[in-house]
Parts: sequence; structure tokens; C-alpha cells
Amino acid sequence: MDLRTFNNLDKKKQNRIFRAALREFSERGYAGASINRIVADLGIAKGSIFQYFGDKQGLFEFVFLKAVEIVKDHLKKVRDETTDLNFFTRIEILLVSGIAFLRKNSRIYSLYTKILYEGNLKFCSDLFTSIRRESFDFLSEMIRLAVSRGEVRSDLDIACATFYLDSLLDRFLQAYMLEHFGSHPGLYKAKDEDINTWVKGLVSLLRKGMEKGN
Amino acid sequence: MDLRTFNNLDKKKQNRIFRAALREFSERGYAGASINRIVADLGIAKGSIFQYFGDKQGLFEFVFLKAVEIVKDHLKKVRDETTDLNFFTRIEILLVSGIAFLRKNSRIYSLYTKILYEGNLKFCSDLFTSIRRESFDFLSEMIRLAVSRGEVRSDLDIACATFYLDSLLDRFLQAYMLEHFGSHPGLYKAKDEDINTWVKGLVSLLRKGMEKGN
Amino acid sequence: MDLRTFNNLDKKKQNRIFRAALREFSERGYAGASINRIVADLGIAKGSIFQYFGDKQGLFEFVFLKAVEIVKDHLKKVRDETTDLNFFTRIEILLVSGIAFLRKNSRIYSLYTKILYEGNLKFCSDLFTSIRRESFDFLSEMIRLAVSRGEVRSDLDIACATFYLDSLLDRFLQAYMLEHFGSHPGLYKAKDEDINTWVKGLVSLLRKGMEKGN
Amino acid sequence: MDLRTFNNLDKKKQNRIFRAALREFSERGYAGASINRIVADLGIAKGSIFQYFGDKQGLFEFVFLKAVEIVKDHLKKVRDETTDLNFFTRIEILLVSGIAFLRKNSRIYSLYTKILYEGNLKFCSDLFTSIRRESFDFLSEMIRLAVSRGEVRSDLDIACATFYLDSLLDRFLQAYMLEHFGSHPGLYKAKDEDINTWVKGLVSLLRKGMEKGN
DNA sequence: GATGAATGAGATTTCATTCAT
DNA sequence: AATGAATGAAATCTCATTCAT
Repeated sequence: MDLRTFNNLDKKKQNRIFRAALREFSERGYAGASINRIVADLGIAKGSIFQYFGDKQGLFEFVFLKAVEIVKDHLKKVRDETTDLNFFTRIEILLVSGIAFLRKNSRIYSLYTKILYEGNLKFCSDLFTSIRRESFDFLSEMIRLAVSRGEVRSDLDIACATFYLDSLLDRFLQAYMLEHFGSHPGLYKAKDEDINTWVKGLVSLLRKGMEKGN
Repeated sequence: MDLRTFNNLDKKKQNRIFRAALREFSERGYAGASINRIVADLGIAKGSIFQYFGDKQGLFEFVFLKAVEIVKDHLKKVRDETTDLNFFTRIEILLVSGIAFLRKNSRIYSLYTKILYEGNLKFCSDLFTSIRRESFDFLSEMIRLAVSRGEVRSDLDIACATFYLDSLLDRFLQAYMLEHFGSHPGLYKAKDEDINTWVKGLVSLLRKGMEKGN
Repeated sequence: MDLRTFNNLDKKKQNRIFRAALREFSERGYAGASINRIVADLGIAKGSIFQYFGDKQGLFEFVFLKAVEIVKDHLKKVRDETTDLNFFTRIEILLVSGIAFLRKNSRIYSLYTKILYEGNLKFCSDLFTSIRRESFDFLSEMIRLAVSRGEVRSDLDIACATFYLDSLLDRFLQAYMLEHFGSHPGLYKAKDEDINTWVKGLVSLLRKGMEKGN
Repeated sequence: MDLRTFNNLDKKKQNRIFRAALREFSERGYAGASINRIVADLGIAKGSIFQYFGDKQGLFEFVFLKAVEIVKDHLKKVRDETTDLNFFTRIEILLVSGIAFLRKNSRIYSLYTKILYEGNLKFCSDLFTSIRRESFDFLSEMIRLAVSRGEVRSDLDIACATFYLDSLLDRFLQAYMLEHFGSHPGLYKAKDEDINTWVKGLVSLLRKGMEKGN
């Protein structure tokens, strides 16, 4: 696939197309998405999408990669802005800013989960693996740093601790997003007003399990 | 929808149809599933499916409800067989038997996650909510019982603890299933041989956070 | 591909479909043929063709194989009806009846040449090879019989003679068909009235080259 | 159509465009050829082709006429260089040099046959007729000269003899090209090493049928 | 009750052609 | 003169659904 034509477009148009496609894929998944609907929505010719992206898969890959880029940029920003803070404070910030990010970019989250579970998209495997690895390394590195600073117990099995931490954070965000943006409103009453309570609760659990001196 | 005709069928045929439809929906999701493929697979007339279930949605509802029934039966059985055991032992059994169940019924799990994230299936909402509530109540009740028996700290916020427990268990099983049956092989090396290690590790973390005396 | 559905159809309908598809493929070649046109012509639904034949290639293979069958039947009939006659008489009959056949079935001839030269139809190779071999064997056998009967020179290299005979007959028919049914009317004035003259001329040339005593 | 712009181009560029278009048309036929592919291959703007040639048909006509010109030049050259030789020697040279020419210009041969049989290209008719006439006249003239020189039997019907000769030569080359460059490898084993044998065989057959004294 | 032929809406994709820059 | 973005008709193909037998 060759994005030259697409990249020559007016940035505003590029962005409109990204938004429209992200919306369609995030609402309907890969198989369910209709290029007909996307172009009707955009008011452009059907052929244009195929000129830009070659085929449906090309459009999808573009959307997915761009979405992943947006997430990575966010995570890197948080990481770099909090390097000097205490581990548990960083986690707290990560959660709060993560929630804020997902609220603003709920379609990205929705895209991610839809595709993750849609399966039979061979061409996503590598992407998922690399995303997971990056997320894993991201947390792993934070824990290692915390150990070296004496903020968490030094007898932790880092890989294992990363897994639990990753699970908890991920599941927390997932619960939050399903609650607020899923199709199936909810059980876990993670309403706006008590996000802080929930976050603090989670962090306090983590302290119990990980903090030095326990 | 009127299942009378279907219910009059030979039980074996009913079961073959359920299996074939479960397979198709779990592999392709709702939108991606093809009744053409199901009937070709079964070797029965296309018209029959429409006679039994009215339309595609009717077939899906039948399959989904039956799958949920199977999961509920399993959970009830585990609950009733372990009432007398210690809380952490029950959790351990729950995990081990949960893994065994999902291995045997991986299509049901796959159906569940696909549909959960596929969205735009209005008629699933209530089902999901009720499933979640039952699972929540199930764990909640276990924790309450454990508190009353003095097996876990009595200062726990039960709703909160249930949430964490639910998250961890769910995430654990999810990781395991993605690893073994997902399309995107993995990061977390939850191989057969060390399932026990993982389960024990998780339970020991729970003990740290919840057990009386910590 | 599974022709069951098609074979269940009314024989008349089957035949109408064969004729319409043969016409389209013979006039436009494989790539140029349009299933849209075929179904519009037939007045049936587009989906039906795909139900019968799976895809465009399936339809084509059906048409091509059936066309080949028709040609083979003709050749076998001529062979069996002329076994007792002298070699050169048989050739004469073959030519005259061949011309009559191609006039009646000019679309079959047109299909054959279009596809032969259209190339890039991988799935035709084997067919062409087998057709050629059969035609080759057919003539070879006739020559061998003629040798054994002492009707042609016994010092002939049979393979070589078959090649020349095949070439001449094929080229003769080709010239005739291009002249009468090709898109580019002609040079060789092989009009109806003097077909016999041409045939006799060709046969007399063959006698010169092959007949015993020359 | 107005080729002025095209003719003002750098000769090298003109040639590159001819080669690329010849390749596409010869590989895919007229209907199957894609201007998209041609310009992608050439790395020039799509609009340019339309500026030079007006439309697809204009491009095709240019390519086809130029290809015909190349063939004619070859035939004229052979004719003029062999005027003094014996008839059968000329035929032999014609065959050998024809094979060499087709090997070097197989795309031209392929274009010719593809278009000849593709049909429904009204604007090709006249061209084909004139090519055939030239080829016919070319051989006719050779035979007439041979008769006047006493190299072949004087009782030959020249038109008829020309037809047979044309048929044999054409069919010979066709068999050779199908064998070596066709999509359907073959029956007639006209391998490089025995081209001479075949040519001599054919010529000896001709001598039998035509040479004075037989 | 079971069958399976018929249907047509809608999906992805290709491509010649136009035209503003 | 050259470019290449925009276009929309038309192609192949899928599928849920209907209905006569």
C-alpha cells in the first residue's frame, strides 16, 4: 500500500477521513464496517478511499496504526512528566490521566477491544503482540525503577508483579469504559464523582501488596 | 419467535444445530456469521433454520441463551460443592475448574467476548447485565461468608473487594484464554505446566491483601 | 464447485443458461464477459448464477467443458460412422462435416479461440493440453489404420504426418471460420458454393503427399 | 486523435511508453489492459496518457499500428534480401528468420493473436485485412516468380497454392510460438535443437507437393 | 414440516476519464 | 505540458430472507 496520494491531501481532509473511518470501525468492527457508509458520511466518492488506501484492509491498517500512535504518545508523555515522582503516585496519575484520555478518545479504546476480540484478522497479530509488549515493558520499567529507589519491596518477582499490575490497571479501565461507553450499561458504579475514591482504593490495595515495609 | 417446531425435533438434531451455530457465531461474531455456512455444515435445508428461529437474530438469541445457561450451571455446581471449604481454597478451586471449563467450552467463552465487544446488539444488553450481576453476587456472597467465618479481614468494603476479586479472576482467565485460544499468541506464558504456579501466586497475592491477620 | 442446484433445474432452463453464458464468453472472452449482462439477458437474478456455479470461473468451466463435450461427441460420431471408408474419403467427410458443425456451433469455435489466445487463465492449461492430445490421437489413429490398409505410403513418420495433417485441417477450418464468423471479413473467399472445390483441392494435395504409389 | 504532443517528446520517452503499453496490451488484451498499471509501471502521470492519446482506444491504435509497422519492415527486408535465391531456399529462410523475429518480438505476436481473437474491436478490422492481404500478396508474388523461373510446377493454381503455403507457414509459426510462449505448453515438441529438422521437413513436404518434376 | 430455488440489497474493488492547479 | 486527486459506473460476490412445492 502506498499512502502518497493520501498524504498529499489537505491535513483537514486527512483528519476528517481518519475520524470517519475510526468511527465506523470502532462502532462496527472490521467485518461490519462499510466503506459505503464511510464515504456517504464524508460526502466523497467511493473510489477515493481505494485510491488512498488500496483496499479495506489498507484503510483499516492506517486507522489502527494511527490510533496506536495516539495512545503511545499519551503514555510516553505521562511517563516523561512523572519520572521524579513516587511509584504509587505515578500509578495514580496514570490511572486518572488514562481515564481522562479514554473519555476523550473512547473510539480508540472501542476500536482496540472490538478488534482484539473479533479475531480472524491475521494481519493484526503482530500489532497486538507489539502493543502488549510495549505496555508490559512500560510498567516493568516503572516497577524496576521503584525497586531501585526502595519504594516497593525488593523481593518482588518483577515479571509476575508486572502481570498483576497490568491486569488490574487494564481491568480497571476496561470496567470503567464498559460502564461509561459500552453498549451494556452497568454494574460497577464507577461514576464520575467517585473516580477518585476508586483510584485511591486501587492504589491502596497495591500499596498493601507491593510497598516496602509490608 | 416460536421455538415449538424446533423443540419437537429429535434432541440429537437440536444439539447438532446448537453446536454448529455456536461454532459459527463464536468464530465470526454476530455480523460475520453466515447462515449459509451453518446449513451447509449441517447438511439441512436453509428454510428449516428460518422455520425454527424466524430469523438470524432468533437463532442467535437461542444460541446465546443456551450458552449462558451452561455457564450458570457450572458456576452453581462449583458453589454448591465447595460451601464448606475455606475462602481461599474455594477461589483456588474456582480458578482451576474455571480454566478446565473454558478449555472444554472455549467456544462459549469466545462467543461471550466477541458479542460483548461487538456492540450494536441491543438485545444482548439485559443478558450481559444479568450475567454480570450474578457473577458479582456470586463472589460477593462468598466474601460475605468468609468475613462471617473470620477467614478474611472484617474491615473490607465488600463491594470494593468484590470488584477487585472479580477483576483479577476475570483478567486471569481472559489472559489464559487469549494466550491459548486467542488469535494473537502471547506474552504471558501461561502454559499448561505452570497453571498451578500462577493460580497459587494469584491466591497468595489475595491472601496478602485480604486474609485476616495481615 | 457443486453443480447440484443447477442440475436440479428444469432442463430447458439449464440450456437457456448455457446458451446465454456461451454467447457472452464467446463474444467477449473470459475477462470481458459480464455476469450482469448474462443475467439481464436471461431475466433471472444475479445471485442465482452464483448459487449455481459459485463464481465466474465456475460458470466458465461449466460452459467450456460442456462445449468441449459437444465437439468430442461430434468427432466420435464422424469417426464411428466412417470407419469402413478410405482414408482420403474420411478426411473429406471430416472437413465437410466439420465445417457444417462449426457453422451450426460457431460460438463454440469462437469460445475456443478466444480462450486459447486470451492466456492468463491458468485453469485452462490442462484442458487445452488434453483437447490437443485427443485431437492428435484421433488423427494419428486414422493414419495408422490407413497405413495398415495400404491406403497411404508406409514409410510415413506417423507423428510428423499427424502434425502436418492436423495443421492443415485446423488452419483450413480456422481460415473458414475467421472468414465467415470472425470480426474481420475476408481474404480467402471460401464462400458456400465453392467449399467443395476447396475441400477437394486440399484432399488432392494430401493425396500427392501421402498416398501410396506417389 | 492528435499525437502532436506525444511526437514532441524525447524519443527515449516515446519508446518507453510504447514498450510499456505493448506489454500491457499483449499480456492482457485490449479489454483487460489497465492504463492504471501502465502509468504506474512507467512512473508518469495518468493524465499524460490521455493528453497524448485522447483515450484508451487512441493509445491502443498507436501501439498496434507501430507493431504492424515493425512486422512489415521485417518482411520487406527478408523479401528484398532473398530475391535472387531459389524458391524453396527463400521459404526456408523465411521460416528461420520468422522464428528468430518472433522470438525477439514475442510481445508483438502475442498482441496480434490476442487482438485477432478478442474481436469486438471494430477499428482493427481494416488493419487485419490489409495485413493479411500484404502477407498473401507477398507469398503470391514469390510463387509467381518461382513459376516463371521454372522452380515449381507450372500447373499450380496460384491462389490455391498461396493459401496452402500461407496456412502451413502460419500454422507452423503458431505451433512454435504457442509451444514456446503460449500459456499452454505443448504437444508438438518444437524444441530449439530440432527447429532445423522441422523446417527442413516442412520444406521437403513442400517440394513434394510443388516442385517441378514431381 | 422440510426443502431448496429465487431474489435483490449491499459489500468490496477496478478503471477510464476529467479537470483544476 | 504535466500532474494527480476526484469521480462514478460497473464488475464480482455474499447473504438473509421468502415461498411454492
